[in-house]
Amino acid sequence: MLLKKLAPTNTTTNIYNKTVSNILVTNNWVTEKNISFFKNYDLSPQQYSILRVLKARKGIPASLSEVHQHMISRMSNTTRLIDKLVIKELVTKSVRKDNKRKIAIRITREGIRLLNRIDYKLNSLNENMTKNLSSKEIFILNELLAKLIS
Amino acid sequence: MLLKKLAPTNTTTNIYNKTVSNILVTNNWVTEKNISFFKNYDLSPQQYSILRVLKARKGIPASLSEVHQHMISRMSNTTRLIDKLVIKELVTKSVRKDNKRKIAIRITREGIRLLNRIDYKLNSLNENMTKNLSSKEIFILNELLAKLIS
DNA sequence: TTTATATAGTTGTATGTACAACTATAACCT
DNA sequence: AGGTTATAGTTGTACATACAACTATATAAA
Repeated sequence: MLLKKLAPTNTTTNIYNKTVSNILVTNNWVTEKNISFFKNYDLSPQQYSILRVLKARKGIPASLSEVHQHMISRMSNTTRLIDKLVIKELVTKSVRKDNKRKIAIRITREGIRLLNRIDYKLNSLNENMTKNLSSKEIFILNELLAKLIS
Repeated sequence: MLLKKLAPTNTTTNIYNKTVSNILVTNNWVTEKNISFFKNYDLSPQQYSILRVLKARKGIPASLSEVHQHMISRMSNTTRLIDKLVIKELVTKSVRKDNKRKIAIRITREGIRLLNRIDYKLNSLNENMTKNLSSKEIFILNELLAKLIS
């Protein structure tokens, strides 16, 4: 016991390292399921989240930086992700007349239609992923995660 | 209330979607901190975890599949990660005589020395990352994450 | 008004992931 | 032994991330 106190740098057992590791393992588990889910729709999770941001704007076009701000991974290269969505005709992109530095990004009707198809199934996937936890446990988990990164 | 029950597919508010999203956000937060930490040592988190696996073998060489099994992201391309560590002279790689299909991967003395330097600082980083949670909360978080993916 | 600075977005490079196809060797089988 | 199957690892491709350098436009300042 005393030894443990004197050796706080033992990485293999320390509770903080273990917690961080558990978060990474959990994420990996979630991410793998997500990727294979979105593959059914020829999308990546990141492309999906761009579509979600655009749909939420209900017709009002977004600039690149506005889309960027709402993405989970801030460093992701939104330019190239959007270009891929343009190729798939799920979004459109045009230079704004009032400020030529900015671009106007809009989701197309086909994009909306795809999202509607996806969201229904995604709810099932996410519900299934959390099925091992009770409502109360889910609530606590969310609280703890929020507190962790606050 | 009734409406909410009738509309379980509303993705924006549903607790399951929110939980999955929170896990992804948390992971992103942890991952970003990790990456910038390991950058100080010219390593990626994945390269670090390979070194950790090799050190744990205490001199006994590992095959590629043995290293692979212990990594968080199973699909990562361990061959190429190891080749990068070989270039940095942190590990060695040789064909095994008893079975030419297998390779013997060993951590070098320099690799061990680097790990020792890193681990001390990594403990601080991980302790700092979890500083917003009490010991009890950390315990519960670990329990819930384990249950989630079980 | 021209110069400097800030803002918006794009592009390049190194790294890692996801997945499948591939080569080489070993083990099995008849 | 010779052919088949299984195992171990490598390589190719498409995609995404992390980060920095770059171009273009707008705003501010001298």
